[in-house]
Amino acid sequence: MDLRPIKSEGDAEPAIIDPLCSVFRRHLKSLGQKYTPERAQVLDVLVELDDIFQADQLFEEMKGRGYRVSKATMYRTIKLLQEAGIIQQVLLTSETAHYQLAYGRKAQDLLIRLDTDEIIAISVPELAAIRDRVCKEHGLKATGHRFQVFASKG
Amino acid sequence: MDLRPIKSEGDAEPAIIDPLCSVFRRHLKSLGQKYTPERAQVLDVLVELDDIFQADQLFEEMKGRGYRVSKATMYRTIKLLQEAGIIQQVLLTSETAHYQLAYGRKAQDLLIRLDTDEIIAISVPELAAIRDRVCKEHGLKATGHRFQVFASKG
DNA sequence: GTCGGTGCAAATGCTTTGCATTGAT
DNA sequence: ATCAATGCAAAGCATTTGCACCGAC
Repeated sequence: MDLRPIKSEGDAEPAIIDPLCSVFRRHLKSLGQKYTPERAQVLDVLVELDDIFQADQLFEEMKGRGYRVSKATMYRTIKLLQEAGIIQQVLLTSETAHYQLAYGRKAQDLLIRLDTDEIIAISVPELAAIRDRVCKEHGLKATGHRFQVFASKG
Repeated sequence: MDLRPIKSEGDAEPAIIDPLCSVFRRHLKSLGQKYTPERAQVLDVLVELDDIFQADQLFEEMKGRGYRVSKATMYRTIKLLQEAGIIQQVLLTSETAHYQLAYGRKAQDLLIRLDTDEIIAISVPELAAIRDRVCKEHGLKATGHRFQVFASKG
């Protein structure tokens, strides 16, 4: 599946880069690391990309602007930005594929313990209604959903 | 993140293998393919694995039982089982990582069009309450959630 | 004897890492 | 000088594929 074209639900893009930049600098400083031109360029391009992107899109966009940042540096910067809480992974939780029996399709909803990495299958019946409502609002028909709750020991 | 240990919310495991086996055979027949011993072994081990598993777990478990199925065949079988609707991928939608700005954390909820691969960021405020309730029931504290609706043109 | 099925090993594609070089303080 | 950052190329890792051999009908 190629997920390139993204639309966001009605938010223009303000000049969020300044606060993000501060957060990033602070994170880097806390690690004894520097805010380099390469890292600035990654962040710069990133905030202008439509809200979900893949590493390669980012790389191409940077190339298009004439920025000369290597993939290695880009990936290293992405990791730093995740640590800083500036970006987050979507759709994926880990690198490797996970499967489950589709039988009955009951275990679509998951409670994921971040402290123990335990996954608990849960059932949240009202999600079906929410899902259908959302689709209706967009003139679409739901074919399924996925709900993941991240939690840890209170 | 390693997601190995899985618990399911209170379903014992009945002898579901027979119906699944039939479904699989039917799918294979429709493709002009055969229900081979290797494929049977994959299905066999699979239904006994706790409900979410990784390819490698499956492979190790098969080895443990003395089944001699190659990884290539296992992966090919996994693909066939997905086509047949017997298993489905969880947590992943595609192979490559996708990122988004975490700024404001508003775009956690997504409407994914399967017909156009378009992703629309949505906002479903009541999910926070649902998520907190679920965590409470398990004595945990929520740190976040993810909701993905799959849909296509009605 | 024709097909598909299998195992092996090589290929793939995204991401990470080792290492020598470079740059800032 | 020191310490971290960079680019390149090589390594990793999960998954896929090419190919030669095998087996069922």
